[in-house]
Amino acid sequence: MKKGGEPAPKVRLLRAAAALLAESGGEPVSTRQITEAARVTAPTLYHHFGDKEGLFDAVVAEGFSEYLAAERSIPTSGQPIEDLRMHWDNHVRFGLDHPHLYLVMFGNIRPERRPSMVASAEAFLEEVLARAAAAARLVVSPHEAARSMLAANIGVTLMLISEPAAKRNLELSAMTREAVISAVATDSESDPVTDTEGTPSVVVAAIALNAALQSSHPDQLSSSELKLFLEWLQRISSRSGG
Amino acid sequence: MKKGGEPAPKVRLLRAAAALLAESGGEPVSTRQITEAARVTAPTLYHHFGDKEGLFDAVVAEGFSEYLAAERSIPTSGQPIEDLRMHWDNHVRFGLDHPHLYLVMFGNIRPERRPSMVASAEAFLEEVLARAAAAARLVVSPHEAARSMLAANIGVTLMLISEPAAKRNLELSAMTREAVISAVATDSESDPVTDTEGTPSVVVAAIALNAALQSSHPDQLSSSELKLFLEWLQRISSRSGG
DNA sequence: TAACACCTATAGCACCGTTATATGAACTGG
DNA sequence: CCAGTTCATATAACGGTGCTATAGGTGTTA
Repeated sequence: MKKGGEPAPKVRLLRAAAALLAESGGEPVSTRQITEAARVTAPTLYHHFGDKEGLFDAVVAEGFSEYLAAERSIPTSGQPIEDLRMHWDNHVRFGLDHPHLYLVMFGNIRPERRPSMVASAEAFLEEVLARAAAAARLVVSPHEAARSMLAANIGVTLMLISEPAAKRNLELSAMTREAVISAVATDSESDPVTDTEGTPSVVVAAIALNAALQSSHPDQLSSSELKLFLEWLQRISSRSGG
Repeated sequence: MKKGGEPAPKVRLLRAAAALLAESGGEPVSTRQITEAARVTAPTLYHHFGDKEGLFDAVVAEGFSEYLAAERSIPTSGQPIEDLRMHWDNHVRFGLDHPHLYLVMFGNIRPERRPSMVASAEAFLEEVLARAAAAARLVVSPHEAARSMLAANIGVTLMLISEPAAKRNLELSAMTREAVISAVATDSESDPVTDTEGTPSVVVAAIALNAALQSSHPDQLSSSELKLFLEWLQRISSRSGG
């Protein structure tokens, strides 16, 4: 496509927008600033991105792909709970590294504007949690667990971003992280059926079985049988809240 | 000041701004819309509020006073942990009742813009937690507990707001609430020193004593003695994170 | 050369937040 | 009752914003 030398105007626009968004401390960035920084005139922006919002959406999409790349680069340690901590900390780190981008990514709440991206972040976390579920370490469904963890993770990151970098106390993150994890998972590696704690062990077993079934290719059961079985399991595993 | 009949222009501006902000689904509201709705011309706005931001700050301030009034109207049940649940749920309810206002109140992260208000909300929650601490039900300091709870509370509320009202699942709130509470407090009403669980009972006792000392007027100790004593307690109670 | 997409630039529109200036209303001292 | 002062509102305009109708340049194909 493009040899070397100078990037194409489209790329320059993306970089200029990202840079100005990061620098200008939250205040709005004008299209004129962007086009000037990219050494381009206004119609070029609208030709490539249609909209100011379209340009910003492209910046956000790049941010998300960077975020997801960082998430995917975290290896599976074999200890599902430890993996959860890694991903939580990575989320916070990303937020503190790119505060303004993070704000546009996770602080933009308008329901119709953000679902696809945040949903994919949530889906990825759900995959990690599914591995924990397969290891019989979850006491709720991966779906619920992912939502709860992500909500708390975002809340903590926003709060950390909001305070001056000097007096940031990462203990807030670690503490809330352990709170959510301990509510969602069990630390014991013991046999789930003979769990010694007060957690309802049948629920742990059901969730683990559910996760195992969903991740494998069950040729043993007919599809209708499987469907009924999964429904039954899900009904059990969603009753852990009491 | 003002009899009855028609409110003063200043009040009309406030109400118009609040109404338009609530209606117009997150999109920016222009000063012209506001002044027209308030049946007032532009300079009146700038005379009373100096700025568009000043007007919005006033709206936000009203929102916060409404929020704090709702918080204060929650009676003390005598069961500190149950009180925590009440305040958490009240926070979520406020967010879902005034989603756009909530977004400006708690979603606006720019460090210099929001501290006073959010700080007062945090301070109020800290008071509630101090009562729990005085009842020897906290395993961390009220300050840390308030920050963690508020962060998770905001994160959950933002996530609930972001999804369509139809498919909102309040279980997310309840689950995360219990997670944070259980990490911050102990459910048992037993004597803290003879606590049966794995929680370090001396820490619970220290935090309770610390809270009791700070809330009373300690005429028994000299101020220098007290200062040293409090420092010592705080050093102990901050080591619960391990 | 001619024709065709593709990309970019000139110039301008309607709107925005904001303000210099002026007019009106309400109180105060004589 | 009037003059002076202060507060509150209005007229009209400025510069900046997102955006676009229109036109011009560029490279590839025939």
